[in-house]
This record gives sequence, C-alpha cells and structure tokens, in this order.
Amino acid sequence: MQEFAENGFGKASTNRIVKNAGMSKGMLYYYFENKEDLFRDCISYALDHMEQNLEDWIGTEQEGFIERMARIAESKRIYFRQHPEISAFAAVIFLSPEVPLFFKERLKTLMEEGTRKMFDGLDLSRFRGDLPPETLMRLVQWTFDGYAREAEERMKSEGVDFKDLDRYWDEFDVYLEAMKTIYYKWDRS
Amino acid sequence: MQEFAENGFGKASTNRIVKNAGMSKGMLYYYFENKEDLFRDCISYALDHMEQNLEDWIGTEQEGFIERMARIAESKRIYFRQHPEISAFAAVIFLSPEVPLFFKERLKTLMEEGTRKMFDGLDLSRFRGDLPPETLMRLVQWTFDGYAREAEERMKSEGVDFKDLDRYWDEFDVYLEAMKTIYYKWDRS
DNA sequence: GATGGTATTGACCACCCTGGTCAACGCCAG
DNA sequence: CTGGCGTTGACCAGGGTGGTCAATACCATC
Repeated sequence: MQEFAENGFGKASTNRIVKNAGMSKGMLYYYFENKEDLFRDCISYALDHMEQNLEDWIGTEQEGFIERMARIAESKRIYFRQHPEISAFAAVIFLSPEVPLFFKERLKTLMEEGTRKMFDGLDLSRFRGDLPPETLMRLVQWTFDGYAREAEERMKSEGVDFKDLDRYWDEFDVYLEAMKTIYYKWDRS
Repeated sequence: MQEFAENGFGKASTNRIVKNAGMSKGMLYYYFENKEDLFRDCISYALDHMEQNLEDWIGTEQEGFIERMARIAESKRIYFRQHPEISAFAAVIFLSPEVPLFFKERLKTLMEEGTRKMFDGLDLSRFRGDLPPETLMRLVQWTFDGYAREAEERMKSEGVDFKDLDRYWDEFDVYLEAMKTIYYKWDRS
C-alpha cells in the first residue's frame, strides 16, 4: 500500500515492494497472480478496513456543527496515526484513474454514507439567526479544511513526528472557541 | 515546465518533453547542457516571472482583511488562467527536494515578501472587538484556503474549463458577504 | 553558384529498471 | 526416504532513460 500510495499503480515497482517487504520476488508471484491482483487486494483490504471503522468516526450525537467537525477531525487524526499506510493509500484510490470502476463505486457510497452521517441529527439552532445555517456550515467546513491543509503541509515540509501534530492540534482549541463565539448565538455561555 | 510539474525532476522524461514540444532530441541538447540545466532555466524563468508579477498581486490599499484576501484570490485566479504552466510548476519548486538550495532561498524570500505585503496597511478596526484580530485573520485565511482547495479538487475531478471556474467564483460572493457579517463590526453598512 | 557556419534532425548508444518466470532447494510432516 | 508446500534469486525480453553525433537543411555572404 505504501508503494502504491507514493507512486500510483502504474509507476509502482514490484521490485521495490519485495525489497521493502523483505521478501523475494518469487513469493510475491506465488501468492498473487500479478501486479494488478495485488493492487486489487490492497484496495479491497483498505476499503474493508475503512468501512469497518466508519461508524466509529461519526457518532450521531445531538451536538452543534462545530463540535461535530472537531470530533470528526480528531477521529481522522487518530485513524491516520494508527493506520498511516491506509490513509495515504485511500487518497490514491480516490484520485487514480487506474482503479477499477467497481471499487470506485464502493468508495463513492462509502463517502456518501459519511457525508450523510455528518449532517445527521445536528443541533442547528445553535447557529446565529441572521444567516442561513447552510451558508454557515460551508464556511465552517472550509475553515476546518484549510486548517487541515496547513497542518498537512507543515507535516510534509518539516520532519514531523506525531507529538508535534498533537501540539498543533491543541493550539487549535483557541480557534475552536473563537468559531463558536462567531458562528453561534450569544445567549448561551 | 509542464513535464516537470507533472513528474518532478527525477521522473520527468526528456523524450516526452521533446515530443510534446514538437522538437527533436538534438535541439534540446543543442540549447541545454543536460536535463538539469534545462530544469534550472525553467526555475529561473518561473521565479523571474513571478517576482515581476508579485507587486500586481497585492496592492497595499487601505482595506479590510476579507476584501484583501478576496482581491488576492482573484489575482491568483487570473494569474493561473494566464499562466497555468508556471502556476503548476511553482508548486513543484516549492515541494521538490531536488531543487537547488539557491532557488529555494529565492522562493522563500519571494514568499516572505508576499506575506509581508499581505498584512501591510490593513484596516483592522473593521473586525469585531471581542476577539483578537490575529485569531480572526487566521480563521479567515483558513476559510479561503479551504474554499480554494475545494475549487481545485472540483477542477481536477470534473473536466473543468475556465468558465466554470468563474461561475464557481461568483457563487462565492454570497459567502464573502456572510464572512463580512460574521467577522466585522455591526455598526457599519 | 560556392562557401561556411548555424540550426536541426533522428537513429543510435549503453544502461537501468520493468513485470514476470522458473529451476532449484530448504523444510518438515507422514 | 518421500512428496509437496514455501521460498529463493538469477534470469528474461521489452521498453524507457539521459545523452551523443554524423548527417543535413537552411540561408546570408562572398
């Protein structure tokens, strides 16, 4: 999965795979028919794993949108730390045109399920009343995405271990509170 | 630049370059010593071009932060439309470890200059008073980044021509107004 | 028309890496 | 001792790599 994540299917090298896995070329082709067969197994495994973990990601508790986004972001963070290879590989599945249609469909329904749960059972009354909640939710989402993007870039450019990622996350608390002040009604304290 | 942008220096192919450029292999090595020489010339050209255009990007007018971010985003959009190859290539320069240090330094100062101008001569008094403007500015920035990221992804996944990009941009006006309502003081209008 | 230098071509090179094969062998239960 | 599963790595043809170079098209000058 690591090799595929870094190079995509076409440019992934079976030689590098066996070298990094500490096994011989023969073994790879003893257990797998060919490179594509291996790729399919990787996809299947990753999708199974993610499907199995989706319900943990997004609970449908009664909560505000900002709180939920924060919870989801934390879940993603935890999942990424526990399964970095799968996380990186998932992005390839999503983007690469080399992925069989069957899997693309599966991923699509998986994501639709995710977004459905994301907006399910929210307490929208916490939002300030002078703007439509849909507008506010998109703004909040973009803010989270932008933050995640910045954190990701920092991770790539500097050599970052996970402690830094946590510290970075703690810093975000200030901004979380600020967002609540800005997007929610005054009258709760 | 297109080839380098898509594959980085290492995996860029001189054969593909000459094929796509409609020239012969010989010409490439008549005008350039080797692949690296060509790469350096590309970087140098791109940096020159961007430096030359930086001042147009960010004027230092007296304005609110949201208005400035909107102006910068539009400038980027225009620049991207006029010079898509340079825009794509710039990202490679920034990320790739294969870029000579000398150019990295140049890019760094270029970006520092950019961020300096970005915060220069702003009217911070427009921001609501109950939260520090630094906090609010970062939130606004993340929102813009997140939005840009979404637009970019849409562009990649669907086949998008520039008309769609413009339409997408127009849609953002609603959110711009919402942001002003949220982040700025009430008492003006 | 001849000359000569510049611009241009693409076949060609040695090299490296590719996905995949296969004869050989280690190992161990029966 | 046997037989079969698990494992190895040398080996293959094919294709792509960055780079070379003898041949030639072009064209201003004499």
